[in-house]
Amino acid sequence: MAQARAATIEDVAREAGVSRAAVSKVIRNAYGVSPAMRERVNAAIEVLDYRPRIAARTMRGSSFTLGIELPHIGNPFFAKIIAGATAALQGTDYQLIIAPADTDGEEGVRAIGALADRQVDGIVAISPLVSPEWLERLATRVPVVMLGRHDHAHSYDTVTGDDVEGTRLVMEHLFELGHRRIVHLTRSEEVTRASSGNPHAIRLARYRAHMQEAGFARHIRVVRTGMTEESARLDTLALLDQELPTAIFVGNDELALGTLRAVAEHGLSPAEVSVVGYDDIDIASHPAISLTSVNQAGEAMGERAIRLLLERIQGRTEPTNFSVEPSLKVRGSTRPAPTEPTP
Amino acid sequence: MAQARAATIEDVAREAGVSRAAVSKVIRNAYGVSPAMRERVNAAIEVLDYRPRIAARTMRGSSFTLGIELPHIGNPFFAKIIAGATAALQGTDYQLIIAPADTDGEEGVRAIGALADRQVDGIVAISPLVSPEWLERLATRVPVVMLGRHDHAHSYDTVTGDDVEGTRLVMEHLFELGHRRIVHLTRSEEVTRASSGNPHAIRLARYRAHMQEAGFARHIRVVRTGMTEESARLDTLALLDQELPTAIFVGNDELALGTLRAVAEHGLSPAEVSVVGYDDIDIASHPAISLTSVNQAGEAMGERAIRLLLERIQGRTEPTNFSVEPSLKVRGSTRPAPTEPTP
DNA sequence: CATCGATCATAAATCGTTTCAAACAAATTG
DNA sequence: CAATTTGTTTGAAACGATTTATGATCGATG
Repeated sequence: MAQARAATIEDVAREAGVSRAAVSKVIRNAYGVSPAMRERVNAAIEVLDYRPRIAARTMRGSSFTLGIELPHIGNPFFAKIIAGATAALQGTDYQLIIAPADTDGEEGVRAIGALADRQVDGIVAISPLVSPEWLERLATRVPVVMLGRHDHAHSYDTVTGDDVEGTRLVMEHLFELGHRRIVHLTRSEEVTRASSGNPHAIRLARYRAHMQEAGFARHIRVVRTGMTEESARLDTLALLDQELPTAIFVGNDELALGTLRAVAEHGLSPAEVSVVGYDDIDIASHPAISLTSVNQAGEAMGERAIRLLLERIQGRTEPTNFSVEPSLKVRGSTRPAPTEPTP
Repeated sequence: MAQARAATIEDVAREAGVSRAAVSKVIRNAYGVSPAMRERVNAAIEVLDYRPRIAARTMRGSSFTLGIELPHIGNPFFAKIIAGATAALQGTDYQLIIAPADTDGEEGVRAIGALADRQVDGIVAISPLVSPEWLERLATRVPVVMLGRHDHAHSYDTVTGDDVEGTRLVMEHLFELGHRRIVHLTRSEEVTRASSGNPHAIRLARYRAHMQEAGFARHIRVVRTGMTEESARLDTLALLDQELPTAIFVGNDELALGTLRAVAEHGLSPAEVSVVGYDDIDIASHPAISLTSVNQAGEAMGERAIRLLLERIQGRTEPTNFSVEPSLKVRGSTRPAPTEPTP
């Protein structure tokens, strides 16, 4: 295995009988190369199977790499975002890399830091548990787009769904069906802290507000759970053991799947307990699942995030905040509230 | 926005009043630093908020980065693999990055190439459409682990499910239920080319063999589809318009979801058409889906892939092939074959 | 015919880290 | 006390690309 060292730009230059700089110019399509030279250099590149080391490029300029921090690979909604992002990068020189965090809290910061250490040319992060100050500092060094973060920052851009409107759609739908005892199943206190700018924080706050305004303040009931379907299943089971709401509004679809599972395991049907999710992941529309959910065009969000990043790289400095209009997909998991037994 | 340049190792050295080499040693926990020096350097690092540039490190040695090429982010089975991989990296100095391909064919090669250009210290790739020769060449430059690829190579490792056994479990189960007219829904010809070493190729070949051996050669019927649930749905609908098999063995669960959807849309139930998938993704066990499927421990595969990579980095050179035992999860989507109308 | 301009090629500097050999100091040995 | 050992610390040379400043070549112009 007498493993030959990979060709460098130097080798290409020698092979083509020109200088390093000339080769560099050809590679970068820079100004000032004769067709003859271009051809010779390209031939040499071909012969030697040369590929520029990104690390060396990064030392002087850009890494041609954009990074996305992803809190939880398992969530199909994030897959949509990635799909939109990769589509937006088609035909550009940039490569997308994903840094998985896969845990609450510190992990997100770690993953974003790892991307920054690798000097990516731009970072997309999905609503991590991070202070705005930390993000502002990061964003002075590298272009940053925050997904689903509802703060208006000075130095980074945001792409969000309109969670205020989305929650309104959900709550009005449930009210129209006659529901009053509506439980909200959401993430941990930490995630929904008002200052976090997290979508779950907005959804929770608006749930509370709508219940209040509708005169159902005494029915407000918030249940906490983790990040996975399984944790939602367990916490829903615990809830159903205690009391029987007529509807459960779940923070996102991934969790809602767990809730649906728990409801079924508890021997209940949608006619007894309605369930609403958020994100409208693909499986939600499956006839056997038929989960009512808020659609918020993940592909469009991913695509826009990348576009904003590319704009920043081009030089834009004014912050931009982009919001996606949500729409409610009404399906079989929400039914008219069962008539209350007179107390 | 008078943006101060980030601190370098030089700045740290100056601040601590020592040499660059000394700082480097402290960072890397290398041999030969006095406690006093260590303390002073660490203090300087703290003060300056210094973080080493990975690009500069990469120039000299390792990038402390492992890359996974992922053909399709939307597939939940791959999410399991990632989960296992990140778990295996906990506590190490390595960062995992994912390069999404999200298309058949050339994209996979491009994504793997992008990882190689970034000089990752190791690459995990999921059965891309690539010749063994290309892989062998790649693997002489960087440690490589192939997931789901059934060839025994000289210079890279493999982690696979035992698709021969898995397919046997499926076919015997269906035979026992009395099925004969079993259709196999799988990926494109290109993907299932015998030489590709792809799991789908094995499953297809073994399906054919089992049908033959059982004396149902005339019932062999292979239907091709794309990579997504939606394409499987459409191709299943087309199939059902033409004929009515008693069972459909689908190449993986993601596609099987599309098949289930098509079967339901066609007004059919599992009692009329049984469906079997492969991978046992989480949703398969959801009571409303209840898809019979082959479990092959994705987390274990991801974890093992990373471990093999780390071993290679440590210096191992003998190729290793690791195989995961599959097990069949029998659920509601497979029922006894309906009695044949006498012809 | 000399000069100017335009077009390219060349050489050298640069980026931030690791590594390797050499320098140094203090402690141990003969 | 000189010589050797041991353990720290330093200086300088890589690593592979881009960028800048300088130099060469050629054709056209006054």
